[in-house]
Amino acid sequence: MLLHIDMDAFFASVEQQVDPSLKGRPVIVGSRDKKYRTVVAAASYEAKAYGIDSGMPSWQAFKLCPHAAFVACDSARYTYVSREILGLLEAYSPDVRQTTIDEFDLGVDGLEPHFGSFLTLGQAIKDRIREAFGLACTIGIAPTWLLAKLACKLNKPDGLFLLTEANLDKVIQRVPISKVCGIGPALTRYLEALGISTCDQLKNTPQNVLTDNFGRAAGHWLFQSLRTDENLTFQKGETDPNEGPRSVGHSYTLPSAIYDQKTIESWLRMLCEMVAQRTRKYGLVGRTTGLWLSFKNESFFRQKTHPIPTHDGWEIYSRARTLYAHRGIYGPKKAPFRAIRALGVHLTGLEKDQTPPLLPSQKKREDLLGAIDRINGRFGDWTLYPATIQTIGPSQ
DNA sequence: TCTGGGGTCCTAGGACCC
DNA sequence: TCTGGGGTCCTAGGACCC
Repeated sequence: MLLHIDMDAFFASVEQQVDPSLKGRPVIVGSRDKKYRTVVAAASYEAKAYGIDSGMPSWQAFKLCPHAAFVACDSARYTYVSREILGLLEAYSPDVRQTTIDEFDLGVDGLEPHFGSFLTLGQAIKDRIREAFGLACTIGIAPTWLLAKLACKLNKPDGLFLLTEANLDKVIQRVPISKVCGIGPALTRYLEALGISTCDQLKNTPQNVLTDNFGRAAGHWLFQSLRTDENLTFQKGETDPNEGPRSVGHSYTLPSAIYDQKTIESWLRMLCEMVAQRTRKYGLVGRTTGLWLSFKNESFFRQKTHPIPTHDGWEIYSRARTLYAHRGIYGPKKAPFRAIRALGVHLTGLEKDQTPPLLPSQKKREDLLGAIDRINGRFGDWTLYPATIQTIGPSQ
């Protein structure tokens, strides 16, 4: 059995703990320290009552609730609290994992002798988290990860639910398929077109109907999704969290769409530097550089694999700029020479940085990067930064 | 004012090699 | 004369999640 913990309105609740004057008030946590051209990162339950939820454009949220308190997103703070919660959970089970900043999973098989029933254990954890942090969470307990997650979603906020083979069919009756993690808008539309709109209908659909319509992999996944007899412990395709990231990327939406090449190149340089620094922090290098541009109504993406992996911001910039320079020349979808609204850079094809630099010039470069990282590590990010980005400033 | 920013995985088709 | 079959790498694009 698996116990899935999902913190309720996590970012907003943490802010309410930090600043008690926010308690009981609608709170909107924004992605940056400005109200517009951003979306809501989290909303307190008081704000959700106005129809506000994460992902909604901030301007729309303010239209719905003008007197809401706006708080800038403080990731470091939430990461800190998240780690503390993880530490607390480790006292209950050796089999603990964190899937996102506000979600945790506990393997609870064999724990009954120590903590009583699963529900008793769940309640104890809820009480302990509230006691230690003043935060509410919802807990779903089920034989598989997907079902535990579903049990959680159906009982928010401040809920506790035990889903078993015995009550499964009753619980999923008339529950919309879109509640299942992994079934998004596109799959929902497709399934509904086949007459499958609820979880019980999905569970009763023969496997061949699903594989015929969605292919072998997705069809099989859909067939197993609401069953307890398959080992779908974790999310589909989930990787070992110890393996490190598969890609590192940064993007930025400009305050307004611009044509100015100098500004665009400065941002490109900045984003490459951010990607490079973070890649170095992970001790990785990457071979494939991707460039993403967004225009008013369309976007453009190109990536190119290079034989030599890198974590040098200047090198990534030079590769990204090649993609940028060719954006209007090749490819099935050429990027028009129009005002750019947003841009992004990412690095994939990541591997451990373990090849020692061969040439003296490479060695020198690596030493320089190491020195920059040490200085920024000691005196704060962006103490040292490339002069090219001075026009826009190291505001990120 | 007019949907951010960080990720993951999967698939199809082309290029290329044996 | 005119193209099998398998495998791998690469790129573009779609779908999804928090």
